[in-house]
Amino acid sequence: MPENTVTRELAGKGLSPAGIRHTGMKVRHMKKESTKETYTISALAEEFDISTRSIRFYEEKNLISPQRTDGNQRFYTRRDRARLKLILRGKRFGYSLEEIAEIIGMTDIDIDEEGQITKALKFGKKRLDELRERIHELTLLEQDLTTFQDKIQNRLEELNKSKS
Amino acid sequence: MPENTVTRELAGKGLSPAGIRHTGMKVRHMKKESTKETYTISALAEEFDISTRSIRFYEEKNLISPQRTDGNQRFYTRRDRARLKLILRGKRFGYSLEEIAEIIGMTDIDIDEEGQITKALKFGKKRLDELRERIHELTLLEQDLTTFQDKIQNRLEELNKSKS
DNA sequence: CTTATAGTTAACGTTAACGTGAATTATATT
DNA sequence: AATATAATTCACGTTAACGTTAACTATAAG
Repeated sequence: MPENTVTRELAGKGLSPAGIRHTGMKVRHMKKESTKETYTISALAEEFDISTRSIRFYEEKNLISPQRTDGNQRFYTRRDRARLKLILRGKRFGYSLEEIAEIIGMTDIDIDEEGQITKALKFGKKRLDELRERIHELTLLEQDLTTFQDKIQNRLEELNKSKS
Repeated sequence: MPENTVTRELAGKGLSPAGIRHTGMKVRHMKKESTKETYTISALAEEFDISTRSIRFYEEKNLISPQRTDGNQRFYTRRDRARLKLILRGKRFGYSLEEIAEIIGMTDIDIDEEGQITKALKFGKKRLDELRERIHELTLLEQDLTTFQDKIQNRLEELNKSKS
């Protein structure tokens, strides 16, 4: 098992042609509290503890679409960052990238076409139902684990009692 | 994408050497309301909508250990069935089979060794924390989705108003 | 007893989701 | 300007989690 080798592409530094770059290191010359902060790929990779390869892979799958600098390098906006967060959250819940793409796609619907809207509504309803069931299941699991914890905790105390 | 081809190994029928077999078809000669009901592999496969291959695969990975009949066929107890449920639940939450094995393994600890118990306690605590964070995240996601639903619902009503 | 169905092992195939270089270009630091 | 980092585009490799025959045995139904 290759243990997530620390990518040789690590933190970048400093400014960018397209705004303030967040690279994990101090910014040099922050002109203004602009809202146009952007992130390099390795900054995001480090923040979310994934590889840059993964981020590019998500792009291949059209889950995210960063812009490029003059020098053809990707940069990510706050919105891109939020989307990446969503992707990773979806993964943690066991969704495949394909499913995640479908979910994300729903947020990009044409809000002026009735057909699209009703479709999105139905889709969202289905997802919501699933979600609520998952929350329920998780809560059950939590209770199970908690009682299990209590049980072995008691067992431990008993063991210590019998020792003294 | 191969669409989960309906396995050619489907519902079995009737009795078994080792008790009442649940095969999806009616039982022939139920002697007693015994608690020793068992299930065939295909019965479980059908119930949980997975392939028999998957179940055998989980066995290869030591996630489940059914007994065998004289004729070398697997049969599953209620306890096995519960475990399978657990496995599938774990999968739905994005755990790998390896992680699930680790979690399941914790329920099989030697309850008389202090070291084992404290280890299990720590492990369980970590899992519980993760779980609670997940529940929290899911709840957030639910709220997001709900407001999104409301939004497009409103948009739809507006569209219909302007039509009349 | 015959004949469908089910179930078994073994082995190779497949797909998603990246990992891992290699060669090249862009930025940043001194 | 020189040098060290980062980033980019292929392209092939890897791993988990099964899918898919194939060849054979066990059970159930008529």
